[in-house]
Amino acid sequence: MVVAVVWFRNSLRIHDNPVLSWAYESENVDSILPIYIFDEEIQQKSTLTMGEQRLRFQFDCVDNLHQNLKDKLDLDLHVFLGDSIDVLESIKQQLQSFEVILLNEYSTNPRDRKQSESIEKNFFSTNQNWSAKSLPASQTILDIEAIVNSSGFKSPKSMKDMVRLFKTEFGDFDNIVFATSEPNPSVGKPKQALSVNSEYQISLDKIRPLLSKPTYFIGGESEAIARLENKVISQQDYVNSFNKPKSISTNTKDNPMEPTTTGLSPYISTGCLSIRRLWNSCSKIQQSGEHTVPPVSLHGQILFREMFYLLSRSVENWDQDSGNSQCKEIEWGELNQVQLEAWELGQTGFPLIDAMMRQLDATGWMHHLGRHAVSCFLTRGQLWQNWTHGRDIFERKLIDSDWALNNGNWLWLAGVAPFSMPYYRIYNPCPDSKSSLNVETKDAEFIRHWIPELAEFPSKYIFEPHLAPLHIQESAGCLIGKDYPSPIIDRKEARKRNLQSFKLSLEKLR
DNA sequence: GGATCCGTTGTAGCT
DNA sequence: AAGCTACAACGGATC
Repeated sequence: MVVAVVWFRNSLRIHDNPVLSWAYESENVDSILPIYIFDEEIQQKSTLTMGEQRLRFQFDCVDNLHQNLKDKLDLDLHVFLGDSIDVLESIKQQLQSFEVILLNEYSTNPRDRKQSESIEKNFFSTNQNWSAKSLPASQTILDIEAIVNSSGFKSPKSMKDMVRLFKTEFGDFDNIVFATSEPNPSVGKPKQALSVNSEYQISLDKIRPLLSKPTYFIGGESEAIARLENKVISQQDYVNSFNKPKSISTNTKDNPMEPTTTGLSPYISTGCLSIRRLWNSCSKIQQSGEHTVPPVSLHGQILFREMFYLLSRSVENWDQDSGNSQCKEIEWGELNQVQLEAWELGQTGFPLIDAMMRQLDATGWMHHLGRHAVSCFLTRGQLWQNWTHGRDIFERKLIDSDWALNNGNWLWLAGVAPFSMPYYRIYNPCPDSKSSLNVETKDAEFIRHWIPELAEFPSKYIFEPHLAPLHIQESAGCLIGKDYPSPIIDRKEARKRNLQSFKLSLEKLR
């Protein structure tokens, strides 16, 4: 008997999952064993590498996958807790008399790659009846490994490069539609039921109560498909006119937690939503009429994602400040634990920054432009801290954490990469009517929501409450320096100093 | 081969 | 109040 072990890692979905479809439709496969392996750390509610909301989101993705596999394909997702080699060894004990094909996923994340490597080295060499099968990437559109290893590969640096690459790979850019798979029960032979017993196996019901409750976004393929429908497929005008978001506000009238953007990123990073399906949904809408184009369109956003995946695989030390060809080693300041903590906890005395960081902590989400504002503030804008400190905090807290993208975006925003924005374009943490971050009434509401101390503050002073006359602070019931922090830095003075320091660092590097 | 252009996403000050 | 201008000025691609 041939057993296909489908190891779900970064594609927690049934739709457009080449590995699952292959197993389901293959004539050679008699039985399917879908597995998911949690690191033991999930029992701890939050850990060094995963914050509470991120852990919970991940759990809900697996929970939903378990449910959908049962309902739609009558398959039992086996969930384990422990080191992946130990878990696979224990599965091996149960499947000794079978021929086993392990379907593993490709990744650019060094942690995943190291794990896959050690599995190849220590597992397959000693288990003759086990084999591995690799299939096209499911995390990305491009076959990252193949492209990076192709002769004449050059790191893409701009949207132009990416559009060119897509044209070479897929032809006429305006009409790209990708083939996607769906497990089809009428193809292939019926699968035999199979179950294993392992000391590492754990029921999802045991883990659930250990974790925090989700505050807004619920993980899982079902939510992903519903969100795709609500925010993309049924929003044709929005898709066709998609452009750089101008307002930093995440508020919508009916639901203060709902982003003005699609909010699909956590579903893409966990693989609940296929990037190819999202691309196709956009293509279909755009065929109906006029539409924006890369870099600003939704397709453009996807191209940037692909670009960062290519870079993350081809650039040595992609996540490092030194030894990274895409990172200029700026002489950042010594780690300032007090300021870094104020930033992380939303206690900088800059309401916009603090609201964003408090939202991140509470929900695992932050608006795109908010990420720009807070990362600029931490690095070249005000606090002059190394971008890797902020990167770590984002990595841990964001429910859409993605190693390739998180590092790419920080390199971009810190102004250290060749593809990044010019270092002297510094976001104003206290935007006014002239700022690129448009100020709307909604933004004041957003700040009052996340910083209840400022709930009664007039809009006029909401971005810089310390400038409000004392009698206004008193009538708003919030004394700056007592009920809400005074600014931890003179933003204008710091901005000026940092511009000079950045320039000086660049000169030294030349 | 030097000049010019371009890169998804700026700010401050003056009129 | 919106619009213009100065600021600050990288580095690779292209002409």
